Amino acid sequence: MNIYDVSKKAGVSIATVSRVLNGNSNVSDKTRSKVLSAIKELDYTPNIFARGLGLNTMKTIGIMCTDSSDTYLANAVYYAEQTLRSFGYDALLCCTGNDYDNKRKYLSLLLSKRVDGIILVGSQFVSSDPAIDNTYIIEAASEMPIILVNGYLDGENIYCVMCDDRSAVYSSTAKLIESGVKKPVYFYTSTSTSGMNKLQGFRDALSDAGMTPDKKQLHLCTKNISKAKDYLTALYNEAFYFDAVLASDDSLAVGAVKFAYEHSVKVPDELQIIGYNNSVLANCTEPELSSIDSKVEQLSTTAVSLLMQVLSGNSVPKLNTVTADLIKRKTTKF
Amino acid sequence: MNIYDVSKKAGVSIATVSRVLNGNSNVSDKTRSKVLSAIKELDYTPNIFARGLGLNTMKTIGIMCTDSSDTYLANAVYYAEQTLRSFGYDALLCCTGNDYDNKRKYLSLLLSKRVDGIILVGSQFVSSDPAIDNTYIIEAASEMPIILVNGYLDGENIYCVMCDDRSAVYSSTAKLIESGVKKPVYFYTSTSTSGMNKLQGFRDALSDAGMTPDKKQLHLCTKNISKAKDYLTALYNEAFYFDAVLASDDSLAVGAVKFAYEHSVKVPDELQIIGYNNSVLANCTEPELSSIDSKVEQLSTTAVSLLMQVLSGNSVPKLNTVTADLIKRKTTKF
DNA sequence: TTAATGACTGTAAGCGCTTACATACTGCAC
DNA sequence: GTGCAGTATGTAAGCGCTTACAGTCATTAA
Repeated sequence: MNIYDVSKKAGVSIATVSRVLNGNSNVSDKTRSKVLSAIKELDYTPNIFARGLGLNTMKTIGIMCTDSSDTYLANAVYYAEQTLRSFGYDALLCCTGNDYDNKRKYLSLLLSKRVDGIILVGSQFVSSDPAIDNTYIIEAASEMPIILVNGYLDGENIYCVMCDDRSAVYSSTAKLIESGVKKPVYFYTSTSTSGMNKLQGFRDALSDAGMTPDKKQLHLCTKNISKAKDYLTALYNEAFYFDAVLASDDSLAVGAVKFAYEHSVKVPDELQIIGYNNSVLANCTEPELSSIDSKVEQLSTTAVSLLMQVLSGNSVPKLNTVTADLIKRKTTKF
Repeated sequence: MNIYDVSKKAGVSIATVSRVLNGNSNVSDKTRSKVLSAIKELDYTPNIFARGLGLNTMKTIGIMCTDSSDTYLANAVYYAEQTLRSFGYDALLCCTGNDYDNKRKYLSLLLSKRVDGIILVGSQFVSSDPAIDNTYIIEAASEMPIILVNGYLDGENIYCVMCDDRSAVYSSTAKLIESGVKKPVYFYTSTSTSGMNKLQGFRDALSDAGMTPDKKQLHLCTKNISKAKDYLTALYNEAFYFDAVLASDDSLAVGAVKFAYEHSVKVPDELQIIGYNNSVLANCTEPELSSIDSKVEQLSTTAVSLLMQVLSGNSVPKLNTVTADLIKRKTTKF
């Protein structure tokens, strides 16, 4: 069953069938309807491979992330897929994990699949650590446009959509200080651009308030409820005073809430807590978690729109920013 | 840059290059290495479309789910993708939402993309409601194998991996009753096969204990923390007695925990709560939520393995079952 | 020596589509 | 009637690959 069969049935040439299939204008209404009814009768579907061969596109975008089961990334992937589909594109999902070599390998794999573009979701793809080489992304961008969602990298054919993490953390920290906080603890989970921006926001807020953070107030840690709880418990046991926790991911903030519960520390009176990403988790704890909304949906949809613009040859800004909001719930005084 | 360039560079025919590319045995080591080094020098990548045209496969599997941002489905999708990749297959993600027409539409869309098979993740694709027609799946299966993860449908070329939901809910309910529960409330979220199986488990446990559930003990409700909380609050306000909550999704169980907190109902002493899916949410509440582990990972990896078997022409059982476990935490007495 | 075998390599025919180009036809101004 | 523009359709050349089939060559058995 191919275009030839349809052409025979409709009594026209394959070129005409192809024209009808591709919405080309130069076909008379009579011919068009003959072809369409032949297509319907034969229940014909164009062979996508042959079409791809001719057009050299499959209308497919690769979505890469480290781990699509992570609450935040799952949302980002979801919104990206939905938006892509609304533009008539398919989404090829590729989860790399955090291993650097895997990221490289899978990126070139996607390249070889001739997707039309690639969306890298999550900050984990670009590291600000000078020991980590980001050139694999820059090289890949020479073959097709790459959009970084929540990551920043300068390069030809690379476009970024970022959340203004620094200022979100800055203002949240400033509000904490304003409400009387003296010793906030900050949990960060990655050394990506975005991760470093958040950390910088925290540092700046402290220094603008004339505070110098103790090393123990800054803790790098994996996204894991008990990791955060354990760290705070350790501080508590060694009588290290702290009166607020700010985390770059909600799961760590949940850990802080659990710590407070276990040690009967009153939230928010004795300990204020702010999470990041405003995920489902924020609604699960008691008291409910104040959290910075990093606008995943807006981030993802913007990324896809940008990509569509680039693919249709329009020029778009290389860096695009989305504003984060603090969603106040019950773990903050203000 | 194509296979012809490589063949010229290596001084062999394109057939030989193709043989090397496809790991065909009948190539001498000398020729093979000549070809390989030509490939490396030219940095050649085979054109996937042309290959697809010849082989009529893209080594791609469609993963369909209603909503990949849902915690449970996100995990299922993640494990499916990982397993597929380990078999050298790509994953085309397609989120349909709950709309029936969308499901139909997207399924036929995937069909036209000539994926090699389709994995339907989540129970929402098959309804046991006789008003809902499932034949679109059966028809699609005539074109390529379809695997249902956590759903059941009988049909040619359709394979199912299910969790023994009925017995998991049955035994959990029985344990609740054994521990003194008189009036458990059950929340269910869908009328899919899996959803009905769970409900049946609840009903059977009650009737085997000589109890007849009040209508109010069975509540159909969307996956939403406050929906569950509100319903329980309503029961509470009209003085409808209940001493346990069993939910077909953790989010609803979290709602129950929140209800208990707000009304100072002691958990588990006055109210025992069991969730389903053993998701991150179960670790967020205080007390932590006992939850039935529906073994997403096992479900997904089994589904993919089955599909791989089918694709390589082996015969596999049409219905495969995975055993669920109750993970005991702090919302149950036992 | 000859023929048969087996290992290796090349030739060329597709796969089903798109599209540049060629052709046919129509209507209209002159 | 002639010429021309414009519209509608057909022809055929790819796109880059796989693979059946046809060699070629060296080795071995008869």
